[in-house]
Amino acid sequence: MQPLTLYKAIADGTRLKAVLLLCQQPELCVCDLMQALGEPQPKVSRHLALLKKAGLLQDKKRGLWVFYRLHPALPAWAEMVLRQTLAHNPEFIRDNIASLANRPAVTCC
Amino acid sequence: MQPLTLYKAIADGTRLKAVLLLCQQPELCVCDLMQALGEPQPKVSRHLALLKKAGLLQDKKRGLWVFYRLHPALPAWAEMVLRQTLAHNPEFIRDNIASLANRPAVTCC
DNA sequence: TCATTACATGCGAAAAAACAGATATAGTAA
DNA sequence: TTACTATATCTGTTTTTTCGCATGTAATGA
Repeated sequence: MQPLTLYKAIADGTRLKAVLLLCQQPELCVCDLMQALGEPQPKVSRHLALLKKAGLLQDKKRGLWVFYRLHPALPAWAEMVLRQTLAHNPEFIRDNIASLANRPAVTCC
Repeated sequence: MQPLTLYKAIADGTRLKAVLLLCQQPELCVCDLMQALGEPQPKVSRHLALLKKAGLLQDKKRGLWVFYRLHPALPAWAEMVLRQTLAHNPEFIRDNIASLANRPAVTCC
């Protein structure tokens, strides 16, 4: 993971929020992220694909859903950068976490 | 300093290298950075202006030269992000540091 | 005063990124 | 099989970013 790759990947509001949400939640499916981010499905999907291509996220399909998580092989320095960012800027994704909390509890979507 | 402001600012090779060089050197003038980065003057100047506008750098004019440094009021979390990045990716600016070392020793340019 | 040096900025072109909306695919279930 | 749900991708367009080159400005020194 080149530093520039990381910073280009998170230099977008939708992507930075998605990644920071996944610093808090072990995994989220696309529809979770759609609800949290309040963005249409193709937009969320495209940004997630970019984050995956950049090596920040990993995806795993389970049934009909695709769950994303931070890539397990993410370099330690990169993960520290993300966690520092989240720890010192909790308000940046506060509303998004609130939207997530309101999701239907039982199944995914 | 909003997280997105920081990451947009350093999502460019020229700007990221300039900022990381200024994590090592207390200050550098524009012509130092031109030499280190191997980029033409208007390009360097424009990127520095952007970094200043984003709040990452401070400039101070001394005689004919303008010296840039990390902004003293840069939030601690942001500075930690930069130092983490530098500490774990020294090769990213290795050649640029070498170019800097070759500059004429006496005056600035 | 004029010339020179160091840097900034204006402007138009080119490249890259982001977008909306339509469509495709893959898994599930009837 | 057919229908439905979740997600991905295609296509064309708009917006943003980056760039080169020319020009402007400010400080210095002759």
